[in-house]
Amino acid sequence: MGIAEDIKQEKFKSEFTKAYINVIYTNSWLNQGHTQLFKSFGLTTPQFNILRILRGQYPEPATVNLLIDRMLDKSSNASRIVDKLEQKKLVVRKQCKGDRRAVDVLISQAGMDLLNEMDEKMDVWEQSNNHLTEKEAEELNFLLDKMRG
Amino acid sequence: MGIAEDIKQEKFKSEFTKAYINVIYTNSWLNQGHTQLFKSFGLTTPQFNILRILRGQYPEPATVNLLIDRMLDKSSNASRIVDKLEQKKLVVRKQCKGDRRAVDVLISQAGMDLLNEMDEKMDVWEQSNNHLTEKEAEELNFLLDKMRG
DNA sequence: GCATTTAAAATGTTGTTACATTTAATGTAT
DNA sequence: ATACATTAAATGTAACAACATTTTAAATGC
Repeated sequence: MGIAEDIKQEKFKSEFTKAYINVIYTNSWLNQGHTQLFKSFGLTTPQFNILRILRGQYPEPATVNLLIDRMLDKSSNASRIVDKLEQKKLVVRKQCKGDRRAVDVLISQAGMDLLNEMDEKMDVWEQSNNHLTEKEAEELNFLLDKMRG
Repeated sequence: MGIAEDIKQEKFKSEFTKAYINVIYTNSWLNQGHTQLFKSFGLTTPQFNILRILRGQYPEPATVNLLIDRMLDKSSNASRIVDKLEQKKLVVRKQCKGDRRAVDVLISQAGMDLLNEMDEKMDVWEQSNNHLTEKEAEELNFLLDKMRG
């Protein structure tokens, strides 16, 4: 059981290397689940993440820069992701008052509704895919934080 | 310190949710480092991964199917990644004897040399980016394995 | 043996990502 | 005030990924 069996590799250079690989593999595992879920709501993972950031900001808007700053994967395409969300009427874009270079992005009611609907499914997915106790999850968070230094 | 500060989100729905996000964020952090490193050797991350699988198989060849099976991210583009590696003369493709549908892919000497050269840099990178003790790395591996069930 | 199904790899297509450049607005120095 | 640098966002382009389809070979059923 474990990563060694999953990727059919018995030996690793070190326990650290194994942990690196394990993070990548676990991310991939998570991502597959999430992608499927999001797809059934017509969203991609980056679109979902941006929408969630916007909900976190609500009722304040967010500039594109702020979105880039908070995105988990720091792709520089925030602007185009917002395009997609705007096309789907899940967000609204308007010029920022204080700085006319910047753009205020705000989640729409439709966006809110969609996210709330998705929350339930996410809960179900997470609960049926989680095998850690609360304490273990805490410990995992501690170790991942420490890994990044 | 930790993920909450990094992504400027104080509250999480649960410790599990936080762990999920932490895995994604840590993967992204790892990936950024690796991508930079691989790039300086003219490789992308998937190309590096496939090359490493081929080294693991050496002197046996691997079919494309076997590569897909062992890839960490299970993208279905193994065939085209092998194209790129072949163009760079890092691997050799030839028809599989036993099954003429299949293709044997074998790492070339140039591929071996490149990987060995990269190993050193990888070691340096990992050592200067690792903040876990051996025991902690083991514990992290245990928890990630458990997370996937 | 011949038709049908399954399998392995390659290819076509479409959308996305990464990276560089551009456009427009703001800040700064003289 | 004007020139120059900086910043925010958008856009152009090339590489890449995801997904479906095609091609060729092998296995299976009759």
